[in-house]
Amino acid sequence: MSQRLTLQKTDVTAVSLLFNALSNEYRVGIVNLLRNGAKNVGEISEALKIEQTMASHNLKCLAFCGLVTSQRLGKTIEYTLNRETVEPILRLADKHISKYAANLRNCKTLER
Amino acid sequence: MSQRLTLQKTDVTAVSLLFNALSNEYRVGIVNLLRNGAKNVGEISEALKIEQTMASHNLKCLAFCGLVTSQRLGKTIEYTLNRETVEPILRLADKHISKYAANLRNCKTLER
DNA sequence: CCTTTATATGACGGAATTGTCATATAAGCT
DNA sequence: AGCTTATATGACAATTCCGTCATATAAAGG
Repeated sequence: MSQRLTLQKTDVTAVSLLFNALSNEYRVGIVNLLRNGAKNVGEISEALKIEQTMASHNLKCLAFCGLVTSQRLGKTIEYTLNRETVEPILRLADKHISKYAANLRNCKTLER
Repeated sequence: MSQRLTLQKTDVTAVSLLFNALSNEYRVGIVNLLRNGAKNVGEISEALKIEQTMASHNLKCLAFCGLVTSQRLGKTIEYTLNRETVEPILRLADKHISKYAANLRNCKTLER
């Protein structure tokens, strides 16, 4: 009867999948790069010094999660950051890190 | 000379590590549970129906990232959510998902 | 000080993810 | 149509992560 009605404030699975997209250095690098404006795949892979294939794979992941959108412009495909939600998330992450996890950078794989 | 001075707005490595902590369903589950108030390890593993060892491992990760803090109370150890930064991050994640990634739940491992 | 309860740690095999290579698609040009 | 440039896709080995087991530490109570 009074069985906690399921408002399901937070979808735990979806949240973990979303942050999974931001749990990779390349992908965060791409997102961070795109804060300066939209770029095509060639520009992204050049700027970050990663291979085109690598950029494509990770862009696909970011796009699937709605973190970036893409638009073909002739031969190239331009990727645009979803600033509305990504920008504030990155700001909060920066704030959290500087305030509560300043040494985070020192550990490669999260120790257990 | 005019070599883009390194304000280093965002520490890409640190951000990816932080979100890595939130890229796991157990860890997001723990964080979400602790929104209702501090709990000890036994209570956490019981509420989420996971083994104590599993809870401990993941709590260690969350604590290392500054997402939770711990305090011994006699025999038990109580974990508290770092609400200040985690709560707004979760809210943004919820918002992003409902607005831009409503179908995120349907895919288990992020397709490439 | 031995036992019990609560939690943490370390190790290891299986599972998932990543980086790379080979190949496919798609547009523009000649 | 054939060639070139830009990007995506699929597959596979190698790395990394996770779940579990065995064990360690730490507090409390007899």
